[in-house]
Amino acid sequence: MTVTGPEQADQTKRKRGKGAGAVYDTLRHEILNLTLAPGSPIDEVRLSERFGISRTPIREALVKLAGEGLVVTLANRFTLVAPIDFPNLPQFFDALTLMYRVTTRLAAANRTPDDVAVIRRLQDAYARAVEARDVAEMIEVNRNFHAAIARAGNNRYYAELFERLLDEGRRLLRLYYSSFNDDLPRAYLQEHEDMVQAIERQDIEAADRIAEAHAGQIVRQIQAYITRDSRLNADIRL
Amino acid sequence: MTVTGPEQADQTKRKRGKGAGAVYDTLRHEILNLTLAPGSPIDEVRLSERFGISRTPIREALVKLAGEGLVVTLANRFTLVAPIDFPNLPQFFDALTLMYRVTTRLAAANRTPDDVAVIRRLQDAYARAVEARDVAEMIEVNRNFHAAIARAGNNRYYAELFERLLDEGRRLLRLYYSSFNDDLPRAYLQEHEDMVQAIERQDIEAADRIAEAHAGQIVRQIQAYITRDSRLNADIRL
DNA sequence: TGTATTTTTATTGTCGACATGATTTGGCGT
DNA sequence: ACGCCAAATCATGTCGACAATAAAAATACA
Repeated sequence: MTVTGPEQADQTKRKRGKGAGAVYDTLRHEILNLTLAPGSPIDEVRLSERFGISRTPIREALVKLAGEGLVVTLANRFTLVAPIDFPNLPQFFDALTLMYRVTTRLAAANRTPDDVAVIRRLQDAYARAVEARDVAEMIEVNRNFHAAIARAGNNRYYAELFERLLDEGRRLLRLYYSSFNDDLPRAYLQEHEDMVQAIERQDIEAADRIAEAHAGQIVRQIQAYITRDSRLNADIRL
Repeated sequence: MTVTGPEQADQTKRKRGKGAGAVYDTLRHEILNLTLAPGSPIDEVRLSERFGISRTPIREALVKLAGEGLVVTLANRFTLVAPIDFPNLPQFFDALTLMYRVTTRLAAANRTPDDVAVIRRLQDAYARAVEARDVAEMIEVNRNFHAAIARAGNNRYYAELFERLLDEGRRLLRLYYSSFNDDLPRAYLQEHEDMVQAIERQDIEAADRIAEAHAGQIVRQIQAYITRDSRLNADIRL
């Protein structure tokens, strides 16, 4: 493995910013984009060589990631990228749906004009991504769109759990990336639009209904992908 | 500060078990019991001297605690025990109530006989603590009682958030520890009993109702303590 | 040849020391 | 006396090396 990222090139900037935090951000990003495959082992010395820093900040980043459930640490042995937990998907869908509803409700209740502006901007960005058929960008912006709604809801407990769920969902969507067609993203675009309008006019019940329907759409989509080729379950390490 | 705990005495056992994990457990316990005051600074070298180990495992423990929000780290400066965030209490109550309801509902739906046995045992322990007027034990067992219900519900996302909320609530209850009288714990005891029975007979709607009422009780109690001098609950929506 | 046991190996866990950066202290000029 | 700049301070951030541990490999034995 001599994959040379842009990390060790500019050591100067890395020193300035932060040794440990940079590793955390990079790894997090790579895990969520499946650049690092779920279940693949993570070697500390390899990472320290790759980033050109010692193991101490690497370990700090790994401990943080373990706290968020993005990596799993086997005591005294090794640590690996958190596998996708297919048996627990029903629980995941349940929690995701509830958080969709709660955060959207709260956003409708508590949003400020600034919140609406931020959400609108992300909605526009999503529209552009759909237009450009940029799937990676769609997944990323979609996540930020809902995270912004959660923040507008002004409850950090919900927001943090929701963001964690959205990140996990991002990995799932990436898995079924290739199956994407043009129709679904456009449907989501319309649902997002309805959602923004409900939030803007502070219609809590409508926001709730739309959020629940939206969550149902996504859950059904992922479920459909999974049941379609169930051989994926066999391939992926659990 | 020459507070000498039982930590550095038996270095042998500490080496065997786990350097870092022990520090984490100890600090976590001390934070939740207000042995470490909210907002008080944490000095790494002091801790390393106290536990008789180097700073590296201390830092690892602090990073973990920071991930759970139990300590706050100021970059390049110092880290302190997470202050109790009074302005955010309404959000806390909202999330706590929802998690009470959701976990109890799920427990009623999914509980196994083993789950019921575990819950019953904790309920009995709570009854004994009430009888003995052991407030510290009551707070601890109460937390474990609800955590057991959450685990019976079989959704780790809810369970983890709920346990975090229960821990934060434990600090709040500790704060108003002195105000405890005999009546409220006995009321809780009865509510717990109703809750266990609803879970046992898998009556989801009843479980939901009881959980909501129970949450309301606790929220109102804490609010009453707090608003004795400041009226924070003006805009709480229930 | 198969199995139990020892040795090796690879990786994590911990250590003590140094580097860095922000705050505080002390000196200087006005 | 007041405010500004420099130097000391002090906790954190990082480093390279060592120790502990669990899996794998090698060896001994039946």
